Amino acid sequence: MTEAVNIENGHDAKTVIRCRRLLLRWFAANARDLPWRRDREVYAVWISEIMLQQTQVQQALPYYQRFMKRFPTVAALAAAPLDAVLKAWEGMGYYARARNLHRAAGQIMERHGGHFPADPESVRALAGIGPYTAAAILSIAFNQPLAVVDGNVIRVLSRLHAWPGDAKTTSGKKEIQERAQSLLDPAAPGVFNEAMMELGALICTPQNPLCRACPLAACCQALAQGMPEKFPVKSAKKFRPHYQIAAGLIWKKEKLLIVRRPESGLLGGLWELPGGKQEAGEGLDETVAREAAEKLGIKIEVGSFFGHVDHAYTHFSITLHVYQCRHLQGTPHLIEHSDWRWVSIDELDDYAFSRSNRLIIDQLPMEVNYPPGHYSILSTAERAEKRKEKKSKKQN
DNA sequence: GAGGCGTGGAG
DNA sequence: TCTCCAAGCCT
Repeated sequence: MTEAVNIENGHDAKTVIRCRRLLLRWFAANARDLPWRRDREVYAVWISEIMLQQTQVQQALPYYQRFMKRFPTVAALAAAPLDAVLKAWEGMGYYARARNLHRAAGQIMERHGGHFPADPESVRALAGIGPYTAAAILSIAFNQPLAVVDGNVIRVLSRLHAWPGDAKTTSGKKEIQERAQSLLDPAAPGVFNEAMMELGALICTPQNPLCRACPLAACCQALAQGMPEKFPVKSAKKFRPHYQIAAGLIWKKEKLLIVRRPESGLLGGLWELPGGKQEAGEGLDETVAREAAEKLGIKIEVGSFFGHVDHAYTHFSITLHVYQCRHLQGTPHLIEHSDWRWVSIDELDDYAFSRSNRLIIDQLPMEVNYPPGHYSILSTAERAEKRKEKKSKKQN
C-alpha cells in the first residue's frame, strides 16, 4: 500500500528509506541550536510554531525569549490582558497570531483544564492552529506520525519530484500532503519534520540552493533536470497600490492623543496616532483635521510638519506624514476605533504600535519641554540626540 | 477560492 | 530602490 503510493509519487520504497536516513543524518549534524529545540515541552513548541508562521527564525528568536519569560505557562498567558500580549508581539507583524494565541490560551483553560490537548481534533479546534501547526505540535511534542507541509516542505518536495503542480490549489495541497506523509519517517516524525524544514531553510533555499551540500541531491529530480530553482512554480505577482497617509501628534497640554484600532483586521488592537488616507484634492494638513473630525468628533489645529516614513505592507504601501497639532475642542468619540487615551511621552512605550507609528514615536524627545501651543521647538538632530540618551538610559 | 494579514533580510 | 518571500490561518 505504502509502496504503491511511493512509486506513484516518483520514488520506490528503497529510495524513500535511503532519503529518510540521509536527511536525518544531515539534520543530526547540521541542526541549529534553537531554544525551542532544547526540550519538547508542548507549550514551548506551540509558542514557537505560532511565531514561526511566515516569520524567519532570526526574527522570531528575541521575541520568543521575551515571550516565554513574560508568559511562561498557558495559565499566565490566559490571565494576561490582550494588550500585554500585543505589546510583547509589537514589531513582529501578523498580529492576529497574538490575538489568536491569547484566545487559544483561554480555550485551553476552559476546555482542557489548562493542559494542552494531545488529540488532533482538539488541537485543530484551537484559535490560530491550522493543518500545519497542528501537525507540527503533535509530531514534535507528542511524537505523532503527522507530516507537516509548510513553505519549506512544498519547496523541497516540489524539487525532489520535479513536481509541476500548484501547492496553492486544493488538489495541489492534497497531493503535497500525501507525498509528505509518504516520506515521513514514522519512527521519528517530529525530528523528521524539523529536518525537512531545516533543509528548506538552510540548503534548499528559494534562490541559489546549495545543492552541492544537499544530502538528498542524488534523489532530486529537479537537480537532475538541471534547474532546481524552477520549482515550485510561482504565481504571477499582483500590483500593490501606494497610499498617502496623514496623522497628527495631537497635544493637549503635555499629553498626546492615541487611538486603538478595531480588534480585527489590519493591525487589529494596536494603538496609533489619529489620522487616515489623503483624499483627492486635499492637503495633508487638511487630511489630519478632517480625520480628527470625522473619526473622533474633535476639533484640532494643525501645525508644523514633523516627519514622514515609508512603509510596505503585504498588499499595499504607504507614506505616513505626521504633523504637530493642538487639541482645540471636543471629547473623542469612538466611531471606528476601539479606545482612545491621552498619554504622556513616557507612557507611549507601554502601548503596542505598528512599525510605521513606532518609527515616528521613537523620534519624539524624552519629555515635552515646551509650553502648550508651541510646536516642535526641537530640530530633527536634537530629537535624535535626545532619543539616543533615552535608549542608553534604558539599557542601564 | 481568493484575498487579507507585517515585517525584515537578501540579492 | 525594488522584488521576493519566510516554520500559515482565517474569512
